[in-house]
Amino acid sequence: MMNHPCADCAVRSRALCGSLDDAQLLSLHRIGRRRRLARDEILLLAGMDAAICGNVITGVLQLSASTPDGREQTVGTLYPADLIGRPYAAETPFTIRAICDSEICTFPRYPFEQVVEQHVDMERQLLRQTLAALDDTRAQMLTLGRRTAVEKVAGFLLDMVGRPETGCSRASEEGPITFDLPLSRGQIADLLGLTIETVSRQLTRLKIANIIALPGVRSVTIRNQAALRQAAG
Amino acid sequence: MMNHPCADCAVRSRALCGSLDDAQLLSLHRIGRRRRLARDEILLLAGMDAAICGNVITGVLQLSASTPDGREQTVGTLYPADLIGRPYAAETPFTIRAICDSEICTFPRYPFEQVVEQHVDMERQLLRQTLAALDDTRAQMLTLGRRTAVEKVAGFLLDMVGRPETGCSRASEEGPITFDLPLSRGQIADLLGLTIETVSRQLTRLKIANIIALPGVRSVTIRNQAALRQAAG
DNA sequence: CGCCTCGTTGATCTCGATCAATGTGGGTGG
DNA sequence: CCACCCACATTGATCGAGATCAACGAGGCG
Repeated sequence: MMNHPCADCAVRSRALCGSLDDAQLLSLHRIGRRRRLARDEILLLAGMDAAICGNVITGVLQLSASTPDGREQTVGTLYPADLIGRPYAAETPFTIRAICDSEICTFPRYPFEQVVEQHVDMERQLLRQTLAALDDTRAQMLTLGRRTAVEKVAGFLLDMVGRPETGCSRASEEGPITFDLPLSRGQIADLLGLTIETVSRQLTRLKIANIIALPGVRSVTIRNQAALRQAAG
Repeated sequence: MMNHPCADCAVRSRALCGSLDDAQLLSLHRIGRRRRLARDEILLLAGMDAAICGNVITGVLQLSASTPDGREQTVGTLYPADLIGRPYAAETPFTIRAICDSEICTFPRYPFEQVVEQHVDMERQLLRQTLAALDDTRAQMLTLGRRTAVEKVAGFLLDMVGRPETGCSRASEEGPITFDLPLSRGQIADLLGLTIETVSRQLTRLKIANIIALPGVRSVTIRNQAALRQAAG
């Protein structure tokens, strides 16, 4: 028996295609393609024809919206196994950008929709993923609308701690946890609805309070997780 | 032939149950119940057992999240035909409150999920509704994170204009449009991530600029829609 | 080595929050 | 029918968090 082309896919069991058997998967595979995105590469620009759908295999992608005068807000983050694109819409409502080198699997939108509709399990999983994404997004609205800068930054760091997939998290279980942020200061600011300067100031404030340390420009050590949780509100 | 109990349902064609035939609808109807909610009545509190799902028939409901210390943010608005509740989750992630007298149709969650799963069309419609809700929610994140107070308030008014279902909109097509807001100043503030005072001040500012008029405390006249659009950015 | 991007830090400003007083309209009871 | 009340809205005065403007520092790459 030949090797299945998707056999080595890191997210096969978790992504939408996880519910397909080998033969079905093969036929889906035929219309798709695997591609790499370099860090900061834009896959689709908001308002463009929503030509493709797909899955994140490795890396992290961000969805962002912006005002005509250039203010930008990150409105979603896509991790491995998450759906890319917007089925059933003519236009991509948001810009999709890789925030680190990533691998994705893409399909032309219409055939992708057809496959989803032909496989109840896939459609069901997509529904559950979408409901979960909606909850996450709504929870983030509370942060954007009502939390202070410290709360936003502290909460963000706690999010990162709980997400080793994201960055090269070298979490040493007990005691201080050190990890690398996959985001620049500017990207953190866009995510939290702040400016770069405010993010930077809140980080140094947490550093001065001995709650965190900043051993490198992109790495963070959590020295006092309880205090960080308190700062997050 | 007897009258179907759902025959007079105002949202039958648009809601999830629209894809069922009369017999199927009857069996769904048997496990559900129609109820009224008074303005400000809470259907479910965030964190409660997500016991029910359903549909809005008339009126408007709001989803809200809040911090432990009482800051509140509206994270979603449910109009007639929208889904109420959170299928496939043990807990309601957000508080669901009627913002005006409303009629809803509710079902115990598990049997509701069963019906959805047994009817591909229903499941498909639910998926599309959920994807659309996710887009709307993400669009609102840009407002919360990056727009100024005037932009938020002006944008909110434009939203209301385009939504006659919502309030007793007595839109007189051309020229000035007058309508009643279904929300109090406090509810507008919770929606936009502002305070009551700021909402009030921005409204009077728009009034002074002759862009709107405020004939009654809950009614608004749009005198210059182009200028309002400009203020919304 | 020097550039160039990114991050930090400082000074100042401003928008929206907060605190406080006043206005208003709708409902209730005398 | 009117007077009062009470919740809601408006308006004013002040404060402060975060934005903005500006300068400086530090690491990475040609």
